[in-house]
Amino acid sequence: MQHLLTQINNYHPLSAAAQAALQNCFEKITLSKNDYLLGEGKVCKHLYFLEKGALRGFYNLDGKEITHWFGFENDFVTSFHSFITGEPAVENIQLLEGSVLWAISKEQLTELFNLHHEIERLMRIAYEKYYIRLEERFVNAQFKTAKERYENLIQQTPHILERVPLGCIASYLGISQETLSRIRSQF
Amino acid sequence: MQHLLTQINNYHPLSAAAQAALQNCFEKITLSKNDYLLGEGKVCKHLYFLEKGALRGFYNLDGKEITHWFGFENDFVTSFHSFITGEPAVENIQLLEGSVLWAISKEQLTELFNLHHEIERLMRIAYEKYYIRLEERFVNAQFKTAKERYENLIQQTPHILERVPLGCIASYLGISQETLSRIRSQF
DNA sequence: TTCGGTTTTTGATATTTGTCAAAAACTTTG
DNA sequence: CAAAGTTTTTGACAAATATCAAAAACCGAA
Repeated sequence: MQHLLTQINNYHPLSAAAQAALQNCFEKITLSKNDYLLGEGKVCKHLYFLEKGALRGFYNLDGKEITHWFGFENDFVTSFHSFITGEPAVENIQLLEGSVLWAISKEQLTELFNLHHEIERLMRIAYEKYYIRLEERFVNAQFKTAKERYENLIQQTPHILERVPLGCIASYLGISQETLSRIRSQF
Repeated sequence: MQHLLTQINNYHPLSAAAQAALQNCFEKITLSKNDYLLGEGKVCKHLYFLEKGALRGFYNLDGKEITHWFGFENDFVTSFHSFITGEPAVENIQLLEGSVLWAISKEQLTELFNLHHEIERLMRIAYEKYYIRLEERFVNAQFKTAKERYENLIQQTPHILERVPLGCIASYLGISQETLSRIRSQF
C-alpha cells in the first residue's frame, strides 16, 4: 500500500487527508499468470493500479487474439472505454505474470472526486499523460513502417521485449508474427 | 460567447460563478482559410474552442504534409502534446475554412482549476471523451485495412468528406492519395 | 470565359506485408 | 530426461499498398 501511495504522489502530491481517503478505497488483488482481470462483454467497473507484474489487453478478431496494449509496474489499467462509458468491454485483460494490483471502483472514485478536489486533479493529470502516450502510439501505428515500429519498441520500451511473448508483441505492433520474426532476424 | 457556454454546459453543467469566470478568460479569435493557428516549433500555450469552421493538424515528413487530425464545430483543439508538456509543437494547425475560435491560456486555465473544482472536472471529463475517441482511431489505424478505414469515415464522420480536400483525408486515414482515389472509385 | 494552377484520377510497376505450411527451437511436466 | 505441447523461425507465394508519371477534372482569378 505504501508503494501505491508513493507512486500516486509521484503523479501529483496529495494531502494526508486525500491519501488516507484513497487508502480506504483501494483493495489489494493478487492474481496468477494467465488469470483474467476482465472478460469481454463485462462492464469494467474498476480502475486498477498495477504494483507488480504484467498484463495485456486483447480482443478477438476472426479467431485471433489481438493484443493492443500492455500494463506494467506503476501503470493505471482498466478497459478505459468500458470504465468511462459504462458499456460492456470489447477487450479482455489477462495477466502475463503473477501480479499484485490495487482496485478502486468507479463509484468510490467518483465519490472521492467530490470529497477531494486534488484527487480529481490527480486523475486529470493522469489522463493527460495517458492521452499523450496514446497519441504517440497512434502516430507510430499510422505513419511508420513495421521495421520502424519495432526499432521504436527496442529503444523506448525494451522491457516489453523481455517480458512478453513475441506473438503478443506482433499484434501490439500491428504486424503478423512472421513479419516480426523476419524483422528481428535483420538485427 | 453564449454558444461557447452552452456547449461547455453540454459537456458538464457549470454553476453561474464558474461560467462567469470562464467568460472572463476566453478570447475570441477570427481567422481566415489557410491561416495558421500554430506553427511547428512553437510552444502551444492555449486551448481553443472551435465555434465555427474547420482546421487540421499536420506535420512535415520527407517534404510531405501529414494531416493527422481535424477539428470542427464544438471541438476543443490544441497541440495536446505541446500544451500539456510545454515542449515545442511538432505539428502545425492550419485553418481549412474561415473560422471563429475562443482561446484560453494554459496559465488562466490552471488558475481556473484552482478557483473552481467544477472546471477541472469539466476538463477531466473532456479528456475522458478525447481519450476514448483517440483509442478508437488507434485501433482503426493499426488493425483495419485502408478500405475499412474509409468505410468507417463515410459512416461515422461523413462531414469530413464534404469539407476537406482528399489529399488531407488520405494522410488522415494513413494511406496514399492514389490508394484513396482507387478505393473511392469502387463505390 | 479562358488561362494557369491545383487537385484528383488512372496506369504501370515496385515494395511491403500477410498467409499458409512446415521445420526448428524452446518449455513444461510427468 | 524425454515426450508433448507451445512458440518462433523459415520458405514460397499472394495480397495490399506505395511510388512515379502522366492524364483528366476542377477551380479561381484576370
